Amino acid sequence: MNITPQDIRGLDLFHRGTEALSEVEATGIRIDVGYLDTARKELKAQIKEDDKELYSSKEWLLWRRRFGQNANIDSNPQLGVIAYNELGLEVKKRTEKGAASTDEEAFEGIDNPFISKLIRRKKRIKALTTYLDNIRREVSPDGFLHPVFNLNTVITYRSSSEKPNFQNMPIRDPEMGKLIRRAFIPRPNCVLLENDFKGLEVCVSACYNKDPVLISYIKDPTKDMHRDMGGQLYMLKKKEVSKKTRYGAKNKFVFPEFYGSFWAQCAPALWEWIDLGKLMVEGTDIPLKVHLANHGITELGDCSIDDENGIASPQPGTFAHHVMQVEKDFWNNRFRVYARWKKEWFAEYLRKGYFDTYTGFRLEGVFARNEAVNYPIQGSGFHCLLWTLIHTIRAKRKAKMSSLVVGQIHDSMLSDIPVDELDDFSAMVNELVSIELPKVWDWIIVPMQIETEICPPECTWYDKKEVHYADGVFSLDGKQFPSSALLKLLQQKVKSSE
DNA sequence: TATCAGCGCGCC
DNA sequence: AAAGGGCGCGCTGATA
Repeated sequence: MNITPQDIRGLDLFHRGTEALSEVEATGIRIDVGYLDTARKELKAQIKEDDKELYSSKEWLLWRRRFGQNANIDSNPQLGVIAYNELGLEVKKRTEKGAASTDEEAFEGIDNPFISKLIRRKKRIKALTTYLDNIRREVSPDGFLHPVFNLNTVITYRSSSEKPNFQNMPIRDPEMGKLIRRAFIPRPNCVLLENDFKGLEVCVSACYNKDPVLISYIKDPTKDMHRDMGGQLYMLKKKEVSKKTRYGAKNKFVFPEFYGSFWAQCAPALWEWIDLGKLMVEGTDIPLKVHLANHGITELGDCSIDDENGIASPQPGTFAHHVMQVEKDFWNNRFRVYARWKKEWFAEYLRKGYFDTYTGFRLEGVFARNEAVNYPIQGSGFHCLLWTLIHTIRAKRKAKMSSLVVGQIHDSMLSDIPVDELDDFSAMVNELVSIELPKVWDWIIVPMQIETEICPPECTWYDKKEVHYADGVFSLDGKQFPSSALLKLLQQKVKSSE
């Protein structure tokens, strides 16, 4: 892989970035080692209980009969044989290589106590081995974790993290997120502060493709791309799009389409989401499936993607056919400038054999279409965060502040802040992102915004709460607060939710 | 015993 | 014509 910066801008960014990230590594993040050890002990006990149940089940008897001495509850290939050959479950998903998949999704909707217990055990093992045990092993004698941040490993010129990977700590599953993130705590008299770029990759993509519709979605706060797509996909008026409906449109259509997916993959996910998300027509008690039936749509339709037969042609009147039409409108009409950019960008890459990013990097090699159009966006997005991190460290040092940047996750930055520096630090980061960054990089043609999440005093990384910050003032639920009052309020919020 | 591909799963 | 981008890490099972 060629990871040489294309010009002095890239070289300079990574030079200063390496310095800054090594400072972050050396700083480290404080760990509640007492909690960590208790949690590990409890988790081990729970796994032991899981084992007891699983090993006394009739399915395990089958398993032993089939594999004898080699029987291994951790073996996915063996699980495949048991689930599909012995128990006769239907194969709903296959792996890349064509094997019957045994991932969680493959067993979705199957009401089998053995499989459910097995999945629960796998989650606990994951939490223990990948997270708690690794954190415990890497934590220094004085109670700090020092994850490594690399700038030399990723094809897009993003960063990676290891020992342990700080960039994949659980959060989406609240139970698992709590279990792991409770171990991350602030230094004495400090709070953890997380600053995330708002819609970073969408913003950067707009800078590359210059699509006027996408730009206006970003700039105009009254517009909402995901709500609009939710409306179109599920045949709803704006007001009828619920939060969950919007979520489905965003994560099962808009982002996948931006990354290069297409209707035959999106439609089944959107269709399943109706039931999984228990979607309703907002403001009514009408289930979305009923609403769609009123519009003549009662089934998903054919979405098969077959090596021999190619892509299905779903019948008019099916959901898949509808999603196909929405996709056509999405790329041929709504975001046609974005579509044209993708086409031209890839064609130019094919002519030259490489492409250059706005941030001073050349990517040279054999890339598929989706790779060639996604890499510059992913890389340049991260470079906005890296620039911010470098300058945050520089500015706080100059101001002789004690605040410390302790970690970074692609589009976000985690800091450990003395409570009396919260205002100054927030002002600094906001100014860097919204004013200085677009000044330094004139390719940034949309506003850049940073969002703020605070873990109140005496609380952990799990307890982070989103707050609003503008013009030097924090606000929560539309009401403004001085930072000291805000912290107290957030602290109460955490306590009452426990 | 070491290494690798494949799979699964956590994150952006 | 192609058809979801990028990581790190644990584990199995095959192979050297």
